[in-house]
Amino acid sequence: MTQTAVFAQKLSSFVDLSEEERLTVSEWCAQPRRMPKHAHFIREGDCPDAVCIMISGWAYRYKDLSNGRRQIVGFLLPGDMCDPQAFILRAADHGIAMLSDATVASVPRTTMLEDVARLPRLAQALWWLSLVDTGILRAWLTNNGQRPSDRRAAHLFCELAMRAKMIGLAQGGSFELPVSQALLGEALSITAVHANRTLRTLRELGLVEFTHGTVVVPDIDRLAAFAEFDPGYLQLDRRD
Amino acid sequence: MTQTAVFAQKLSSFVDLSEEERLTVSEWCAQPRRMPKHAHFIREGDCPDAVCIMISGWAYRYKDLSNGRRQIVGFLLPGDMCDPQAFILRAADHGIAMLSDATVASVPRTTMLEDVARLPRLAQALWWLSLVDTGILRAWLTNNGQRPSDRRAAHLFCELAMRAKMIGLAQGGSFELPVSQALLGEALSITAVHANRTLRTLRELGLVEFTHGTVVVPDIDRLAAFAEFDPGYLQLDRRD
DNA sequence: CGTGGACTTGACTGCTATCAAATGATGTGG
DNA sequence: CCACATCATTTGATAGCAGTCAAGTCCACG
Repeated sequence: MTQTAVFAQKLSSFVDLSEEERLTVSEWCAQPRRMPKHAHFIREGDCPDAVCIMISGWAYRYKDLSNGRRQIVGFLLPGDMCDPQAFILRAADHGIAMLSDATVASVPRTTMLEDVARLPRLAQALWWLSLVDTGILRAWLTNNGQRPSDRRAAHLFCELAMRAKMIGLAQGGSFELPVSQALLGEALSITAVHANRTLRTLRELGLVEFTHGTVVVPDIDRLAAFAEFDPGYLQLDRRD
Repeated sequence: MTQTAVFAQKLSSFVDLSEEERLTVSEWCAQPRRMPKHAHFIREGDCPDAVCIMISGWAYRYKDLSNGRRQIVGFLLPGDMCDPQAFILRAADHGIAMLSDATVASVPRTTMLEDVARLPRLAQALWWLSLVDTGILRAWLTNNGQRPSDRRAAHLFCELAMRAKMIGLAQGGSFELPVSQALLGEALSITAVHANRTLRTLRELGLVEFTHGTVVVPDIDRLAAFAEFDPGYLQLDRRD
């Protein structure tokens, strides 16, 4: 599929889009903006007036603390919506930054409000998207709160492997994940040093090889078993 | 306000409801069901066909792990929506159980879909509600992941104090929180034993007194400062 | 070829988990 | 009213996972 169609593709996995709906969505994605690696798309406290859609590249959501620590609260892949806060016209409660060079489409708040009022099924599909994101957050909270670091990292790799695969970004058992070990630690709520040791453990167990921004998973089923990973929360399968 | 109006009240803090919209919402809440304390409203894997709205009482969302551990991923107060999963007709990725005797309204999926298709501003308001919930989850993830246990507990108390206050469930600096220390631990990603020690610390610091299901906060500003609590993510204030 | 960033490893510390036991609160039936 | 069971709370002792501090290696890049 073409890059700009990733989003329509994703929505289609929930509702059958009419011609008009499909057209509307493709207009949203028509003029994506280039964002360089490490660019901060939104910072906490900003009041953006547009909803954004990732077209290509990786990004992450994060929250800063006053003590200098930071929590990554989600990764964004092509097809993910990137700022629903704008939709409700409030100050963003978190920042978003690019992990790689990326392209991002911006849909002005007013445009989106008009379009979804006219096309209720589109509203439904977008709501569905946010609910999936919320499910992912619940999984992260549970993962970071209740699992030891090795299984925790394994679980994150499982999730990202599935999500990358769904949009054609995984070849065989490997995919690109342009993050440093420090960032991985911020996502897993562990220090960079401990992230390093955790990765070594997974490597020694033959479960995951993570080097130079590439994740290699020899046996995804074995990894999933180790992490107790249940992909249900990603809502990947269509079920109407 | 009457109990059944809590939800309409909450929606009104985002959009001005028309007469028709207000009527629709009050129909949703017209026939609430009684739920006894400790009842499980939904279990992970269920496929409910109705969206629910808390009318009175407390509940919590949780996720079980195969090793017997559990993570509480949110508390539900009157006015909170309690199962958007139903909206997308999928298996629930988490369970919901009552902390106290409660009343809960159920809105059949089809009813809700028809109503929001007809009343786009209502759809907008509901979407807004879910986005606030998502913001709360990001705050929890950050809180549990990056703060030491005493500040972590303090932060949770701040959040719950604010939310209880908004719906008139707090008198002065105190409110009812019908949870055991074990459950508090499951919410904070610490053991019951450590929850107990953490509560002792907060008591000795004169920040929070938590006994017999009642939270007493002598000085909310001092507690907020200790917890680095910023209420922005709760979107309590109206800002149009 | 020097520099800086990312990665790696070691030594030590400390927060939190685990195991265990005692105390207190609540409720039920005799 | 007391015996008893059950659950929540509290405290102590010990163990271990992860944090902190520090130093060294490996690369990519100017």
